[in-house]
Amino acid sequence: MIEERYHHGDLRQALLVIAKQQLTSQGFEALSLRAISREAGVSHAAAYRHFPNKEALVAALACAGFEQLAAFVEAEVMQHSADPREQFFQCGIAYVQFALNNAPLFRVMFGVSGVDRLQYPATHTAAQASFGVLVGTIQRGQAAGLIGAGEPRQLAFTAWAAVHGLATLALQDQITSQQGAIDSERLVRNSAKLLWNGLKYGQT
Amino acid sequence: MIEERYHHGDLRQALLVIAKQQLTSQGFEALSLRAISREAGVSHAAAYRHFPNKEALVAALACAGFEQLAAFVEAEVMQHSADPREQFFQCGIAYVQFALNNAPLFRVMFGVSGVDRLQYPATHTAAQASFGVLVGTIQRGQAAGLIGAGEPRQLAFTAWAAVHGLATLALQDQITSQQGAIDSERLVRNSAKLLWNGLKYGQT
DNA sequence: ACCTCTATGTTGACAGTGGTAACATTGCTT
DNA sequence: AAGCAATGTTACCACTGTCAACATAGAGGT
Repeated sequence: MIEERYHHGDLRQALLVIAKQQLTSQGFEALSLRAISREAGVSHAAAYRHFPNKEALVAALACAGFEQLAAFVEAEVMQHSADPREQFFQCGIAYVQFALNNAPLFRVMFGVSGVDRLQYPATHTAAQASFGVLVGTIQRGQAAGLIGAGEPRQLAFTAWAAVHGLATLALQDQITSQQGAIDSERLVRNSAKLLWNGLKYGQT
Repeated sequence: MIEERYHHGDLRQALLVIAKQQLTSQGFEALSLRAISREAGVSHAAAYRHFPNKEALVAALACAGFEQLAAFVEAEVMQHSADPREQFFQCGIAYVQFALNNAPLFRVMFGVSGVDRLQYPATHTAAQASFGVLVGTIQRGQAAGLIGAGEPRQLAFTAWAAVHGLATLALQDQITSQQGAIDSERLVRNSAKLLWNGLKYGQT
């Protein structure tokens, strides 16, 4: 049993965990350093020993989000190691799924709050890393001769943008299809097929 | 010369104008009803006679943004009335340009603040209307036999998502290319070519 | 011309926020 | 054991969104 002690142990981590809970349950607007500290059983100024300001806390949240995203997408992609085309599709499907299942976190990751990512190197590199998963998929596609020539990073960027757009727009019109949930897989497959056709011919 | 009078005349509009100024100059985070009212030379509660709350003011801002976006894209597209393919490209180029030139407004338009657009019908229809510009372009492309078969709204959605993704990602990594400004036109053309290739073959 | 009603604006309050400074406690290091 | 840096606490500040009670202006009916 944990004693009530003056020093918390790992307050920074605890704050992040609670912040993520509050984020997913209450949304970004309701995120408050004071509420988080309260929940952590700590005074409202304690957080400032671990984060220079609220923005930094949010940036750390985003950082963790990117790591989670990369791990999730990579895992999904690896289930289809045989077929590069299917890998490519899964990349997008997993991405959108993640966005829909972690809407508030996703919004935080992508500049909701106008956080200048370049000011938070950890967050920035985590974002780059998650991008790397897609680049890898593209490269395997090229190696297999299924994707035409082209700078892989640039192709990946295009593909990323397409899927990212789907994710954010889907997130927005919450119920585009007037049914309860969006069929994200169908949504992505439609776009991905189109992109894949384009990719076959390279970027001329 | 305008007298100092008790009733402002058209306070609602004045507030929106000032809000937009503050938004573009100070960013979304700094947007405050009180500051806006102050600037309008009016008490801090006056705004509540015209907007039920801050969110509504922001929604109205977004609404105006969508109208501006639609007008801008349409104007750019119409300069290339001859060539449907070039129209399609211009659509995307104009879209990204708008996003980069009106970054804070663009962020407000797209769920920055988790505003539930469905709760603000005016905003929602304005958004739909701006989407309509792209649908029209696709339809003209199909009519000219340059774009394969497919439900135009669905194709448009795919294209929109691709471009929207480019815009938001570009907005985020502000200086992706380590140069001062992003060459948005080149960025979009790369993607658009790819999409266009895909579109030629329809969505099978 | 007056009177009333409604739209609009004002004042003053409240709870909650992010942030800072001054002080308290803890536990590692020497 | 002493001292020092890390970590928490308390008290405060300016600011925010929002509401209720009050004030004023202007439009319409009489």
